[in-house]
Amino acid sequence: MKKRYIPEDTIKRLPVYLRNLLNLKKEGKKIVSSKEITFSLNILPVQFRKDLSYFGKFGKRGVGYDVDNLIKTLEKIIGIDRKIKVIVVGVGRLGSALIRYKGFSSMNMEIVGAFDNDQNKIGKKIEKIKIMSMDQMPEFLKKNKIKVGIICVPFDKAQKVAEHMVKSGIKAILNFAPTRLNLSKNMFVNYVDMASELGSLIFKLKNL
Amino acid sequence: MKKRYIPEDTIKRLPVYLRNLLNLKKEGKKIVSSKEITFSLNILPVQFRKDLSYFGKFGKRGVGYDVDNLIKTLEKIIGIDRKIKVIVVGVGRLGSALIRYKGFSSMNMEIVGAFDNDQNKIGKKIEKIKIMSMDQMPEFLKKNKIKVGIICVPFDKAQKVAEHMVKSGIKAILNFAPTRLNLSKNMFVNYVDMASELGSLIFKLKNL
DNA sequence: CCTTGTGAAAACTTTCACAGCT
DNA sequence: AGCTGTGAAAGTTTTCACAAGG
Repeated sequence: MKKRYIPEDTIKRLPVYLRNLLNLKKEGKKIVSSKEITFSLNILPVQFRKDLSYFGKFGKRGVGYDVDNLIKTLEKIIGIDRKIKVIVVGVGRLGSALIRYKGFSSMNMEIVGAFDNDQNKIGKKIEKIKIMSMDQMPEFLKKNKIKVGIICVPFDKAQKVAEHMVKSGIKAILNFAPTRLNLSKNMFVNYVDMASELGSLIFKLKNL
Repeated sequence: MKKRYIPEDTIKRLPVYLRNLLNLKKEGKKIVSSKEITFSLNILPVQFRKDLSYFGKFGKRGVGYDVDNLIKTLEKIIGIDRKIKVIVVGVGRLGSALIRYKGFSSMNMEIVGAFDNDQNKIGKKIEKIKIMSMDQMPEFLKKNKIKVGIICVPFDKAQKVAEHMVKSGIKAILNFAPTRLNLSKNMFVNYVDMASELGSLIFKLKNL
């Protein structure tokens, strides 16, 4: 595979395309055009075609894209052609909600373990997911070949927790704590910052 | 076409700066440089200064920024110099977690109402927040002058719920449901798409 | 020295326009 | 005719380089 520079925004759109294709498949669609794929997404058809062009040619000129093939292609591109196992650290309200969240499975992601430092929680289960202590993390990650983790601890615990995750073998983190993480450059971190998202909405409301 | 004076990414960074300044204030800092402000944020100092420059001059050359003043300035710019009231629609696990989330108040945001169509939930309370029926929404929004709402319903209900919110007076939506919303162009919508965030992390893990 | 603020350049992303295939 | 794929152009954002001031 030839390595080329892929825009960050392209990467973020790939899962959006995939989910829409899964919906179109459920509706019985066999062949779709770039126009149909992007219709409800506020994205131009050419944007989709350009995004795909970073990875190859997957359509038929004059026809469109085979839904099943394109789903498989996108799953492969994103790296979710096999089930990806993920852990959650911090089993508060938000962490529990994520463990029970149904939106991951259609994207071939699965939360398979949870960690917390609260002795009252360790050993208990949420929907078949065992809550483990922090020092059980390295072994669990190794045994299950897990590289991706979600942080759901309070903001003042997030940095320490993140460092522990890195030491335990995590390579990519989705951080729900409202703070930026300082980790080595080879780590991948995405942020879900709910207050900031609301803040930017409020700004637009007042100014645009 | 849609020439925007302020870049979208600048808008998204403003709340991040503000929160960091609130932390620096808590640590006792009175004066800070752009370098200190951006140190833990993976943002270059000049990016911060450029972002601020869209709104005016707030620093002192050779010195830096007065923390208290800059906090007030950013709160005013973002539009949260007064408490902003927000509603949640959909009181499942995620909606409940958001209602109890402590990260909004330091940013002057407050969830003051919750809506659901489940008769078993309507009338109950979560942390002093009354759960109301969907048809109580217009009156509640008008009485409390609310323009911002959060969607936490299943993906197949989100479009209808969003349309109801718009009809009831909502102007800006933070959507946690994994689907894009089709609303009129004068509506503001931000998306929190957890599976897509994980997906883009997995992509980077495999490819970068 | 130290900082901020900013026009200009560089880098990056989106959109256009059309070639090429069904 | 209809749709994909893509180089080039247009548009946008970040970074550079440095003037200006404490």
